[in-house]
Amino acid sequence: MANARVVYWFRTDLRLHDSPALKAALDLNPSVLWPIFTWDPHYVYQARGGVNRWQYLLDCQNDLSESIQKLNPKSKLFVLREAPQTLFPKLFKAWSVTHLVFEKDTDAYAQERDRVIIDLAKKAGVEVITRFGRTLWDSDEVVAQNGGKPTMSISQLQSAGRKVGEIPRPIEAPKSLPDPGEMPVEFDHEIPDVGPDLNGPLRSDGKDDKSYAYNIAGPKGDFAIETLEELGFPLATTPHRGGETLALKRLDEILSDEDYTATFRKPQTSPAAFEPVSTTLLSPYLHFGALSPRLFYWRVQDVISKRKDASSPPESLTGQLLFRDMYFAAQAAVGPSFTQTVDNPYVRFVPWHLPTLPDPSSEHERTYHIDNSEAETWFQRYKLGVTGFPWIDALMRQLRHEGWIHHLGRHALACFLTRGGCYIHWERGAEVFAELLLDHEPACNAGNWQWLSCTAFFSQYYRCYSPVSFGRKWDPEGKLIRKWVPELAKLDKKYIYEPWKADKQALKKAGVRIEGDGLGETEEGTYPEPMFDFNERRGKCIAGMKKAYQVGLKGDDEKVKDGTWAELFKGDPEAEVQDRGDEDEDEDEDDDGAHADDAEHGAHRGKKRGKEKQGPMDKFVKKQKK
DNA sequence: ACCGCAGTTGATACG
DNA sequence: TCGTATCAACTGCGG
Repeated sequence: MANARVVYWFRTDLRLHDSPALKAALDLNPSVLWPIFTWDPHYVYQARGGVNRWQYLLDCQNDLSESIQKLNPKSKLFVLREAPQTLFPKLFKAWSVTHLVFEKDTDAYAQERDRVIIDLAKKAGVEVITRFGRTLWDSDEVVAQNGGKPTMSISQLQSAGRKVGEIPRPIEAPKSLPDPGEMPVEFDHEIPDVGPDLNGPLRSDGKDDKSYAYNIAGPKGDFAIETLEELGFPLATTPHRGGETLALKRLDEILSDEDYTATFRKPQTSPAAFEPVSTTLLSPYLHFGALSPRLFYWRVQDVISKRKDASSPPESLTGQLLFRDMYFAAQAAVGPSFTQTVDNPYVRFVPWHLPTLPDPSSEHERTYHIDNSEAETWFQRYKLGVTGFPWIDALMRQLRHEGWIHHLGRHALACFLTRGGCYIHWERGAEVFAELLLDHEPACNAGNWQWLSCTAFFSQYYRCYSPVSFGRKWDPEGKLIRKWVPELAKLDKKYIYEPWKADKQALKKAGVRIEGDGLGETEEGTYPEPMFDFNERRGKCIAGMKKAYQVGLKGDDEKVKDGTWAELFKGDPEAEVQDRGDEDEDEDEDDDGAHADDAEHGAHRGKKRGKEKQGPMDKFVKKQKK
């Protein structure tokens, strides 16, 4: 088809190596090919994403653009600053497009968007070609081979995968690219109705978002890649940088250490290691498509097949890719409800604190019900890394600053927030990770939170990570804590995981005082008190989980939605703290709560609610709710 | 229907 | 410092 005029739409496949969709585009032998990226208001405004991830995306875009230019100096990654839903109909016409090619996406929003785009293309007489390249196997095919059911275990994924067929071998990067055609954009620039700007708080100048202040081709009319400044964001803090070139270099480095590659066992890599980290750090590249999972898989496979002592899935390197596929295929089968409890038949209902509001108004950000002010305070302390448990705080601060922590560190944080400490809904934790992780993948994130909260995939809730001994096992000196919680840098290793036990002398020597809750203004040279007695909390959590397992509700149960689940949890202390239903409740509207002696607030305050401490958190809640 | 067993990665006490 | 038994007992799978 020598006269094909092809738009190649890059989305989550920011690479040239092993791209089945790009190959399909080039197989058309087009006379003209435009490599483009569109601005999507959903991602700019409505999907909360930290500055670190924005920078990583820009890195990937810039690297891809340079690689394209090397193949054809006339070409590059052309960024069009308009929503694809309004842009494409105009583009199809103005550029006389014959084909639109892109890699299939699996996430809920992306699927909905792509259905619209495919429909628009059809109306414009443009042929749409899609290929799957985001996972080892096409998730829809895996689901079909798994009897239409979500893959809930690695063995299910493996057996379904075997039926789908051999994982495709990687495809070479193109050696040349056609010229882009003319790119007239003399049509109206539609500014979308963006709705709530969830990323507003991240922007340097808040209200003054300049994202759409330029024309479709950017401030210089050259389709340049946006900058953090243009998006209104401050500088990123992460040291991790994106782009296919770096991804392939990093992969080469890993593979050059044959022993590491062949004997990799995930549970035995340290969550406390930094400089160098103990795992590959390739997940953010996978997320942005700068690295193809199949390329990764086969490069590893080719190294380890020579060795008899190689580790095997699920612990091995390739096993990590299988977990990713498992979550993608599970999401493909369950659908949009996969990332939540409500309507999800595969996730267990547990009466966690801070549950998602049953019917959030569409005009507002999805928010949650504050059933318990103590839990809300715990959650705020957790998010800021001031829980008073140094291991937890170090991990959270590393996550916030670098956008990446080791998988076992994520376990520790997830267990602590949910079934092993705070008894707060896993969806709250998933939202924190969704914002902060460079490698945030909705399916993997939700799946891992379900796993760690023992609501799906995993069920041994009595195995509980201790915020003290688990960290100490990996890092007895407390190096990770010393790096990320500098207040405690000089504390003796005897107390580094539990500074509240340190005697006056040790604290004085370390130059730190243990006081306060870490919120609001904190004094120099202080570190907060632990927000609860962990062993006491662990006991309550396990008892609560036991009850929830006995009750056995799943997310799609009517009782979950209509609130009658509460009757089934009578006698469960953790659930009764929720205090739902009767009387005045509505804590989130409670903006002028009077002061109460906080010390008396145990876990069982029963009905004596409504008079909560007015702290900095109340402000936060109001702001969040708008 | 029943039983036994495995399940990516625990904590603790003890020798 | 290490290996090992015990803890208290879940689900899903396969025979």
